[in-house]
Amino acid sequence: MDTSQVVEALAALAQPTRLAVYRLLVVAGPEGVAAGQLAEKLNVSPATLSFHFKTLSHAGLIESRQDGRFVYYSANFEVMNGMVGYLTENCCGGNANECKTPGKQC
Amino acid sequence: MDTSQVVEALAALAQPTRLAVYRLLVVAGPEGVAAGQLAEKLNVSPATLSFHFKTLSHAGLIESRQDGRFVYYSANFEVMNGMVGYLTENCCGGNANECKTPGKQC
DNA sequence: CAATCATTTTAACAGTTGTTTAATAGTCAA
DNA sequence: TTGACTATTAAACAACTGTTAAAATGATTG
Repeated sequence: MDTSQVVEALAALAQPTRLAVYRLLVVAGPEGVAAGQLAEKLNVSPATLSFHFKTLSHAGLIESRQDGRFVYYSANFEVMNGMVGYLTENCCGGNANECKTPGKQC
Repeated sequence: MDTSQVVEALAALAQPTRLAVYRLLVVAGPEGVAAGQLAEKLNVSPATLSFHFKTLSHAGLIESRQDGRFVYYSANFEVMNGMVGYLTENCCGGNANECKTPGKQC
């Protein structure tokens, strides 16, 4: 994963509505949630939400699948895991005992 | 950690120069790096960098300490760990075997 | 104290982002 | 094929972000 991909993913999540969308999709798992359901749950206009879906999709953080009239969105965990790895790479110069906390990256 | 703190931290990292600064500080560990050294290493004007330090500091991602004429910046891992936890909270509705990969959050 | 070095602040400007409204594009059922 | 439903696109506008150059602050040395 390269710098510009990571910046794009971070920027995509750095907005309240998109962060809320992503978290709902993380909880929902592979099945995903329909666009309209998310719009209702989050009290956001469909047009605004569609704009945000595009940003998240382009960053690779979510995927979509059409089912009848509905479009289901779901989270793609790989990109987020890549992002986290990028942030913590070579933490404390590789000197693990200097900064690692159990169960944490650093 | 609440939503607005997480959004602030993500936004702080969602910029090439700030992401590069943060990663250098992650590698450097608790000792930190002087402002001027970072400016030189990243080929960024001190004024621009100072602006970015403020954004990262305000998000709680970095800390500063004055030593003589120099100001040393260092990474604060807690905020990033909190951010990662927030993103992966209740992943796949808690159904671990549905999405967990060894060594990953999800 | 005056000069110098390291860093921060300010003001100005171009570029980007998020929301709204209205129009458009697919999908389905009668 | 018409009409209803779900979702996306486009244009316009206010608000926010990042960079630059110049001035200002704070710390150190002679």
